Amino acid sequence: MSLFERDTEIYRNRDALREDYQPAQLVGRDEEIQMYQAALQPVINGEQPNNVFLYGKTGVGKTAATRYLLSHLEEDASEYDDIDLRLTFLNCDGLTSSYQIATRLVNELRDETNQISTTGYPRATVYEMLWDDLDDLGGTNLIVLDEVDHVEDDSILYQLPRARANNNLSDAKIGIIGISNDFSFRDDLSPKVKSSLCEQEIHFPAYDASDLQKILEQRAAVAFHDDVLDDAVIPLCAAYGAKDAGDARQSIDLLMKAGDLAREEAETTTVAETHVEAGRHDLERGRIEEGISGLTQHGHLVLYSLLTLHLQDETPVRSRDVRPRYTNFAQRAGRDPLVPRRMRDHLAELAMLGLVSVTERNEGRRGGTYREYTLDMDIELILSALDEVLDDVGIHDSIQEHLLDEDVTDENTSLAQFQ
DNA sequence: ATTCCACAGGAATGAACGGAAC
DNA sequence: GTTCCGTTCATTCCTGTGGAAT
Repeated sequence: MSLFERDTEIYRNRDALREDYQPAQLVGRDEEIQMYQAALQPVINGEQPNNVFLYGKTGVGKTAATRYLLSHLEEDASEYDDIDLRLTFLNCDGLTSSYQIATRLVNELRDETNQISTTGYPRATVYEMLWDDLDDLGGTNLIVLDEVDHVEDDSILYQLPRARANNNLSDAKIGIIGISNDFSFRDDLSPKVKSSLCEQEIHFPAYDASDLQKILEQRAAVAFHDDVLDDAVIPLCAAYGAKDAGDARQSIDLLMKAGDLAREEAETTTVAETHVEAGRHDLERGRIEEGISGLTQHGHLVLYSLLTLHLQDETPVRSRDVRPRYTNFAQRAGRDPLVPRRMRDHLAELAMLGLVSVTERNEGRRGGTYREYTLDMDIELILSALDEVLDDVGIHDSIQEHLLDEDVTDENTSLAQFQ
């Protein structure tokens, strides 16, 4: 008897639901594709490529459209001998500075044996390497910067389009394709960058529920066997996706998760609504865990403070009232408590992750303006995610003890000094 | 209309750290 | 080893702000 057996009851081809799957046709993006294609036309004509800027929320097909068009472009360009086209993809997620972008670009252009470290060099040196590499390779270079809004300074966005004008390059032609999830990113760019980077702008609107449904049907037809999905499954996934800002990626992930859950059940041969609901729960947990694991210890302490306050029905709570609880925890964990300003930064970060929601309040002359924080996620989920990290930090025991010993909370924290 | 509370959050600065170059 | 360099996380100081109280 074999330990592993092939399991094909439900999926025909599960890969069709993965992020890297390239569908033959993009649903509902005809207009955008057409504009995009026109913007890329100069490449085929052997002219200086346009810089293109795409914006729209996550999961509305920006990256998919880019992959789709560029693979066609690459194919078609190979028909012409005088066009030497090179595509460089770089996802800027996790990168915060132009410096980091520049080092990654250098590494993308070089082969495996010749990579550079991503730290240590002076900024100018990295730019030098970049220009030298680009010029050595020559030809037409299209550089795709996905999620550019993550980078906080725009020096590279200024330098790249102007490299030729500044005589840093003589042989290579460069076109930048910037992809941003954040519409305000464009407005925050300095005027000189905006004018060069945003020569051609294409806006991708969010999908509505019926677009999402068509997309899901297209993928499901490839991914699942016929009649495996309950009728309600696709509309339900589409509805959740439409609710969360028209995000196709999220809908497809949800569909895949539901399929996986159904497959794991031994006797099950169809995917039902309950699988979708359970899948949603699982995905949510994953997002929370990911967000929480990226926080610093003090971030965890602040979150835990909010959590215990929530359990005592003291939320919504203003930052002033979080502070004594947080100070207490920090001391129990053997850490110096952070200054209030910094603690507010951590609260703001929790809000950004969507773990905590914020309401601004204003009591006027008597009370001034302040913000109230309240937990926005299932407590169980946060607790289980926190559980893992707090163990590492070594404050887990003291907090458990704190939770069990309910008297301590009120006594100690009310006495705890303000900074 | 003016005053003013209590906080939000920007800006400047610094310490610690990992890596490159000498 | 020492000296640069960039990044991250923190502190300190500061200006901005909406609306009840005057």
